[in-house]
Amino acid sequence: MSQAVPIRQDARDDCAPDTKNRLLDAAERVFAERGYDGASMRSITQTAGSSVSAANYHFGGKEALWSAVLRRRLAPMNEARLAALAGLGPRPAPAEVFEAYFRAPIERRSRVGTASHSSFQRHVMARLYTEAPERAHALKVELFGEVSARFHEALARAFPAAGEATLLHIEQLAVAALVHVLSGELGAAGKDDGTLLSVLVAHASAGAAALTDLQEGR
Amino acid sequence: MSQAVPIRQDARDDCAPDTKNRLLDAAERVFAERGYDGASMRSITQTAGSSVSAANYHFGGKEALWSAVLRRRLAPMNEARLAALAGLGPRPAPAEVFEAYFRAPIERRSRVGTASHSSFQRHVMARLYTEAPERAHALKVELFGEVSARFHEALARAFPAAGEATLLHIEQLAVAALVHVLSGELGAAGKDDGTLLSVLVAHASAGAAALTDLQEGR
DNA sequence: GTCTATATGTTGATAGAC
DNA sequence: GTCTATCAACATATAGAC
Repeated sequence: MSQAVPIRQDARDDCAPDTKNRLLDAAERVFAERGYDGASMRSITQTAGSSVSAANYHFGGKEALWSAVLRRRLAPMNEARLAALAGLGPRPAPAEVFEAYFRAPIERRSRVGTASHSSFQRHVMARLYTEAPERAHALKVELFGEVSARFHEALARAFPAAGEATLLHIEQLAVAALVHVLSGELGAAGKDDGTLLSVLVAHASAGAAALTDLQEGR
Repeated sequence: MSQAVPIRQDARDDCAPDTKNRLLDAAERVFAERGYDGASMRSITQTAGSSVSAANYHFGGKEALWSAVLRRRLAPMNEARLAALAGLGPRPAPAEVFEAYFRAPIERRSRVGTASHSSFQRHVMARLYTEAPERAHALKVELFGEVSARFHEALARAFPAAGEATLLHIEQLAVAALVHVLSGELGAAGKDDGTLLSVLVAHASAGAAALTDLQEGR
């Protein structure tokens, strides 16, 4: 019989990633670097050391592979955010709300995945916000709808004087800051998570208070 | 002889745009909607009612067409910003600095171009920030380098207590907000320029002050 | 200047062997 | 499950007529 012992090729991993996960890891990297249209199935499967047909067998097509990549990271991340938002009191401080919203994404921004490094995951999420709407919209609702709703509610409790329009501005500017940070434009220079988080929280909290004042001053 | 009088096809325009400008307009729209990789020369030239070869004749290739699109809008916009920043006093208020930085992009976000509507220009600029670095970096330096430098200097005068790291955070978060706004996620809902501008200025000013405090509190 | 026609490569997806 | 081989459609770019 074949006596080839399955040699562990990398001593740091305690289990060799199967093809499906190698494909997910590779797709994550390539989609992050080049965007949806710029990433070809060939470049992805080549990076994974596999073939186009294997990817199509496991995922069914390019678009399905893309959404699988996003889902794998974003689903657990958003569960953590939901838990943090649910843990807030009835009248939370602004900084508490923003921290609940920002912490999980920031912490995961350079985390090592179960199988391989995935420091590029951040780019994928950041790019989600500039992909074509017809491709991204349904997925954004599915992945972020619940978090956005709870974030909105928590902000409304933290800023009881703020109207709907003001709350929307506050939320959108929080998203803007987060997306920009995750895309690496800010804090790529080896910033530790704690510093980055406190910068984001302080900036968003003060900005939100200013918008509430602005609204009242009219 | 051919008696076909060149009928003016659109009474609102007082001069018919030539092929080159029709191509720029079309490219602006298609690049904005689909990004660089998602936009094909065929779809662009078809939108312009022209042909691929005409585009290559005028611009030399896809990448050159793309940078021509960006340059056409961004060069005058950034000149306006430079003039506004140069007009600041030696010790400007934070809100003055941010307004000088934000006003021109906001005002141009839905302006009608010389030849045709170009409400999509905003998306092109927003997308510039997620295009592949090797494609976008040189152009970003060329188009935004000067503005960024003057913005940095003005911020340093407005926040004399802020260190370099803090100033960088302030700048990056201003860019983040602006890009997000221009991409249409915020303020797409018929916001007038004045409201949007004051929201951005108020948010950025308060956020910047908070970051300066945060730095000192350490 | 602008077109049609074409050259040459790449794409996403699938068929079928193993 | 995973591969190789192949498909039709698409990409960018160019040659050459007018």
